[in-house]
Amino acid sequence: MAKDKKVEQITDMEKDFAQWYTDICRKAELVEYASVKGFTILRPYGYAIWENMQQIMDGEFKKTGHVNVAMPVLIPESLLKKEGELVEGFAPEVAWVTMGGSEQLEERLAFRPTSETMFSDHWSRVLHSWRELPMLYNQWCSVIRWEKTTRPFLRSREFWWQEGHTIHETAEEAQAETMQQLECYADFFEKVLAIPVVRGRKTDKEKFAGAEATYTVECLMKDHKTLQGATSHYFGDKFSRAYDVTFTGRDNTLQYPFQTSWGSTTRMIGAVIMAHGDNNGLVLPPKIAPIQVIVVPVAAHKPGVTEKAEELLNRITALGLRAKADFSDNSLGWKCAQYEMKGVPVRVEIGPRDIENNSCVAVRRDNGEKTVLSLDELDTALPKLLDAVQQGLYDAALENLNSHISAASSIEEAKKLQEERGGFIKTMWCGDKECEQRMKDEGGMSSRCIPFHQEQLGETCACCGRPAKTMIYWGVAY
RNA sequence: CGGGGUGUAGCGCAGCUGGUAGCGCGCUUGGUUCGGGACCAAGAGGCCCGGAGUUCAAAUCUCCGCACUCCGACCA
Repeated sequence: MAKDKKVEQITDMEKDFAQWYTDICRKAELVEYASVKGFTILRPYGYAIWENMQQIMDGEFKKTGHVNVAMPVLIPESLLKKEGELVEGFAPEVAWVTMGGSEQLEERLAFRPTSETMFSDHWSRVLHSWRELPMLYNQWCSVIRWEKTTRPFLRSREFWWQEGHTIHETAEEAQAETMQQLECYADFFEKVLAIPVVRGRKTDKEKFAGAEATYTVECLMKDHKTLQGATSHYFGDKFSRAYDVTFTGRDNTLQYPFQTSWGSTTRMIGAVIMAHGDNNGLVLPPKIAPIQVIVVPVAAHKPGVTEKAEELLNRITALGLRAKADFSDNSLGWKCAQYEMKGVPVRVEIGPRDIENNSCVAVRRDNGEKTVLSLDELDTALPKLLDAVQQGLYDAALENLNSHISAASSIEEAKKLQEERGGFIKTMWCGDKECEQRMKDEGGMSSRCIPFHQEQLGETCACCGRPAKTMIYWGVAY
């Protein structure tokens, strides 16, 4: 009976969102806990999602001239400490290597929490002339940050990411790079992950340690908490000076290059889960789904069904779609539930009745809609259906975002709105760190960003009543 | 790092007024089924999280660890 199968089901998101999230991570076979606290194993299905993300992003980075490199995983303490602000920011969460074999090391070595220092050190040795600029580097790797509390994808002690690092001849060029990469991320979220974002700048309190300015794309989850999607930083020549990176300029003077860095992580998988998932499990945007179409034969024992299903699979694969067929002897219901759990965007069913009618049944994961497709029109209809799922997910997420941005004119009002509606709360702000801290302490929200799209909501700061400088978004963040 | 919860078969749990283990699902084999989580039969599978104690005897009682998880603080 279905009742007995409940152990296989996941917790309803309305009942316990956190548990629902964890259930999906495990039941959709994305992730498994490792034997060291806070470390996770990305299982084949989870890793395949990451690979699809990587492939698309990597292509975009390369279009704008970036090249991939690989830096060492260990950083000598002395090197890490050269830039004061960065060390301070990361010090509490650095993991150290102190032994080499059975020998105590002269100097302890840090597992990279981020690689600004390695890139800077490298550049200090290889850069000579303005003619070599800009250097547009990126690396795909994992980093380690000794987090206190951990959750799959959202916060783990090791996570996989890409970190772009560039140096430029002028400040303007570096600033343009920072913005270009932010826009690259925004595009990726909206067009590939189907998650609309708010673009903006971080406050000084929230910016990356050591950065002159941090820009961010912020997104909204289904529980109306916010999540920082990706960030892009402008460093000025701060690291160049700290690490003595210099070049001879066009005017034959020694100059410091201007630097940027930008990163995005496997946390994006968490964003996809929480932006699109439902009580039947994961819902994947077709563009990153490891399996875009699952072919399910119905009554496979009947003559011709398996053959027809195989033929169908071959046809779909030939269209360039990522497809699989399930010929196992599990029941139809089991298969439906299984691929819904795994978030496969479209399921195609084919059985004796369909064969008779020269058709198949296509079912959308995002809204459950079933359509009978003639096998004659399949080649055009199926890609169209996947596009519709991609768009449908984006539209729903956009609707969620737009209906959860509320304006407030005081901390009390902001807090009330946060409790009632969640999402982003926008207010005017004087720019003072103290007011930001008050919103945290009294309103329970941190600043998410100062959006590029500014609105004039009033004249005064919602926290202190003094003249406001900007509009700012607040939220409860992951 | 503070506060709560939980660790028993792959998963979900029962057993906890001491006597070294059981249920459901899953798994294996055979058969019957098959348009939304099928059924029958026969099997396999357990240093009861770890370490100390108490006891003739510990999954069970006492300490100490560790892990997972949730809520805060901090962070991608």
